[in-house]
Order: sequence, then C-alpha cells, then structure tokens
Amino acid sequence: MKNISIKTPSIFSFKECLKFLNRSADERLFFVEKERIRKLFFLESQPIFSELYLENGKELKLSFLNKNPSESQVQIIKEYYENWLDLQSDLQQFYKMAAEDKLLRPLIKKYYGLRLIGIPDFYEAICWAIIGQQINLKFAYSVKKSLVERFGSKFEFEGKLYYDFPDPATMLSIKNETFAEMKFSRQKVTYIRAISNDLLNQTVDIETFRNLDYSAAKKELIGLHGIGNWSADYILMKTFRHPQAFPIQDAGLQNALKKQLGLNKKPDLSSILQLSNQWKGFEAYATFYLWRSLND
DNA sequence: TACCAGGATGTTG
DNA sequence: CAACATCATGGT
Repeated sequence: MKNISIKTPSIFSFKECLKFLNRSADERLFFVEKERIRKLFFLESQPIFSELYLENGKELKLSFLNKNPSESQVQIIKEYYENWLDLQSDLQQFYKMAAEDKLLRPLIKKYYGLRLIGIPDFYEAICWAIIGQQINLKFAYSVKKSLVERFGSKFEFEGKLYYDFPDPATMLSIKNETFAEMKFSRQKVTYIRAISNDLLNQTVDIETFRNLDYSAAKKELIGLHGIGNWSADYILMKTFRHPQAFPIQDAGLQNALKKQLGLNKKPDLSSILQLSNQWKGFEAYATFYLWRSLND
C-alpha cells in the first residue's frame, strides 16, 4: 500500500488536533486510534478506508488500508484531510493578533498548533448544525451516532465498524417515526427534508456557495429553512472557512468567555462585540480556540 | 428540580 | 422591532 505525504504547515500540532478530534466517545464518522485518524470514505460506491498519522514525529502520511484507490480518489481524500485540518491556512497573522489579546494569548500558548477542525462535507455540516441547535453537545452527538450507525454506509476493519454520513437520498427515505426514535424533533426533520430535497434537485448547489463571498454566502444560507444566524456562521466557518465567520450567539462561546473572564454569568451581546472588536478577520479562529478552552 | 443546551421560527404587542 | 411561545429531550 502506498503512502502519500502531506505537507505540514509551520504552526501545527498534530497532537492538539487529535485531542480536539477525540472529544466525543460517540463520534462515528472517524476514530482516533494509536495517534492516528482513521476515516472511511465512499467514492463511486466503493469503501476506501484511510488513516492519517505523523511519521517520525514530523511528516504527515496518508495511507489506505483496504485497497489502493485511483489517483483521482487519492487526490479527493488528500484534499479532504487538508481541508479538514485546515492545513492550507497560515496562522501567523492570527497568532500575532492573539498574542496582543488578553483573552486569546493564554489559549494560543496552551493549544499551540491547533487547527480549526472543519467539516469539509457541506451536507454533513448542514445536518450537524441543525441537529446541534438548542441541545447540549453530548445529546447532539448521541443523536448523530444513532443516525450514522443506522443509516450511514458501513465498513468493517479489524473487527470494528466505520461509517460514512448518510446522503440526502438516504435521509429522505427515513420515516418520521424513525427520526423520532432517534430523538430528532419534528421541526428538525422538516428542515432536513427540505434541504435534502434542495440538494437532490440541485436547487441548492455547493459550488455556488464556494464562489460567494462571506456576506453573500451567509445570506443564501439563511434563506434555507432551518438555517439561522448561528448555523450560517457555523457552516461558513467549518465548511467554507471564512476567517470572519463568527457564531456570536453561540452558547458555548458565551460560556467560554464567562470562564476565561471569571464572570458569574454569561456576557451579553454588546460586551462580546466589544471584546471581539480586535479579532476582526480572525473571529473564526478566536471562536474555535475559545470552544477548545471549554474542554479542560 | 429547575434550568440550560454549540437555535430557529412564528406570533404577538 | 422586541418580547414571547414552541419545539423536545438529555445533562447537570
């Protein structure tokens, strides 16, 4: 099996990325095992089981464990990982800004090299944003787990099952009562059905989003039923990687600020705006590091 | 046991 | 435009 090298950027810690990736025991779309990320892809209906690891502590290697994919498939998966771990971004400007920021300075030190872990798949990001609305993360993960275990494509490796996220057609085939069993609210099912249909009919097309700037893309996203301000910024941050995406009303962000500032209640919107005034152009990374700070 | 959770939408005043 | 009701259930 061949190994593909992936270029590592300058401010980068694979270990910090793994720590973030490993935050939920209910994650089913990938696993972190023995300092390696293992993830299943389905390309042209074929399972391709991959892993990413650090060789000799410095060089990122991508390898395939069940078969040798074609060159174009290799390229797709390589790009997926590069996007997922945000390997293309240069963090120097963010770190420079953060070093001057009281709130962020300790975080860039503590989590040095952490990359904004994204969700490269647009449909998965939409569904995850909708699932996560107004419920705690633990619950959100358990809902996603039920969905993925039941309706994701599976592949077994060394006695363990790996999964792919269900596609829109599969999602549309799920009955309302089954969604209810998996603890989806009826509202969320309505949102997901409509958006799944839009993607199948190509009323909504991911490529058009890629070509839009931040505010145009946000406007389009909010036009989708079930995608509000928070979800739009979340998707712009995790999938389209706009550095200024800022899910400002996020409960986790507010709790992180409360914790970092030692407040006895969550800060209000205006004080968050004030704090974040100096983060302009780096709001996504600032948010991500603050989220990270909630875990320890 | 209330209250909160990585919200969104529709209605009401 | 702001304030509230509703969803819908697990976590703390």
